[in-house]
Amino acid sequence: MTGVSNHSTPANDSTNWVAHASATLAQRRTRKSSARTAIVASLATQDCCASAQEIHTRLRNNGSSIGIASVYRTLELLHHCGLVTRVDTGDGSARFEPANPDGEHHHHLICNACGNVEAFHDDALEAAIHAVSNRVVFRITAHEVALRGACQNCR
Amino acid sequence: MTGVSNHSTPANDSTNWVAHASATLAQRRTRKSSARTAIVASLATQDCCASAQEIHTRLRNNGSSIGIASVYRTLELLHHCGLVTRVDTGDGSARFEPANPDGEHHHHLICNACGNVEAFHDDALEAAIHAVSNRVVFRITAHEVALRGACQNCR
DNA sequence: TTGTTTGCAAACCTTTTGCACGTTA
DNA sequence: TAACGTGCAAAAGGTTTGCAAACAA
Repeated sequence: MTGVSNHSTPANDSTNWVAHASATLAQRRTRKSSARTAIVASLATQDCCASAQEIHTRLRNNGSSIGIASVYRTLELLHHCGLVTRVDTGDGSARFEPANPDGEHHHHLICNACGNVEAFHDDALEAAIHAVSNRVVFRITAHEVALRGACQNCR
Repeated sequence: MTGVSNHSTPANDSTNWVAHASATLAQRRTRKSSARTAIVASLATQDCCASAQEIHTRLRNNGSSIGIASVYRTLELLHHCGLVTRVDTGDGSARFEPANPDGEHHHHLICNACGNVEAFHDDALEAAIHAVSNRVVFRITAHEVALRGACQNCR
């Protein structure tokens, strides 16, 4: 993770997230299926966001015969359950990453030259967003910040 | 404009922006064409961001015979010249709005229920983003903030 | 068994591209 | 006139949907 501060380790987060996702899906009336299990496991391995197509390719490369439609349907389900965050990087496709149960999250640095995406976190920024959220007429439930420019290789 | 603070009036901004856009395009080797003139004029009437399809429809409704391809090509040109900001609201299409020459800009409140988009501005948020931008390894040239939730009608 | 979930293929929608024609300088 | 810009139509992605077969409870 690039940026101002780090939080807990990815490995620990991933393990917790898989368990949290399983529990949340179990609470719903959803059935246990190999496709969903595989997608949840695959999401947990990500450092940052990935597109549906990338997740699909990753699973097929690992021997799965999952269809792209199931990837989209499962991502929609996970997003609806608050288990996944949807990120728009402006490359014409949506990207997805696991959402931490405790609300801990990061934002994104996007390279306009090569499309590289990295994560960052900043407490002051979160505080400013929180303050704005309390002041506007909308009832805010989520937020996204994207910083665009040139990455270390492209600058 | 919804939110914490207002800045200069839309009418004044629009007029300035059309002049600024014309001047900027003239500096490039671009030719004056009716399609580009119409698109610039149409963009200037927007309160907030609009999709290419919406801009196209608006122009056709006003009697123009412009093609959708010209709308996309012109928006790309304007974006490349820094005259237009591209906004991703997550509805599957990019949205566009005039970019002020002085860097003055706003961010967006997006209603998850009805898709309504409104603008807001907050100085503390800008300051926080500026501070982060100076600290990360990327060289940041632009930023976007999206606050999601329920609008006044849907909350 | 019964309703859910799946993979495939087709459909859909946004955006891009090829091309012949019109327009600008 | 020579290059640039346009509208149209076709192509190219990404995403969604219809459906019969596979699967979980």
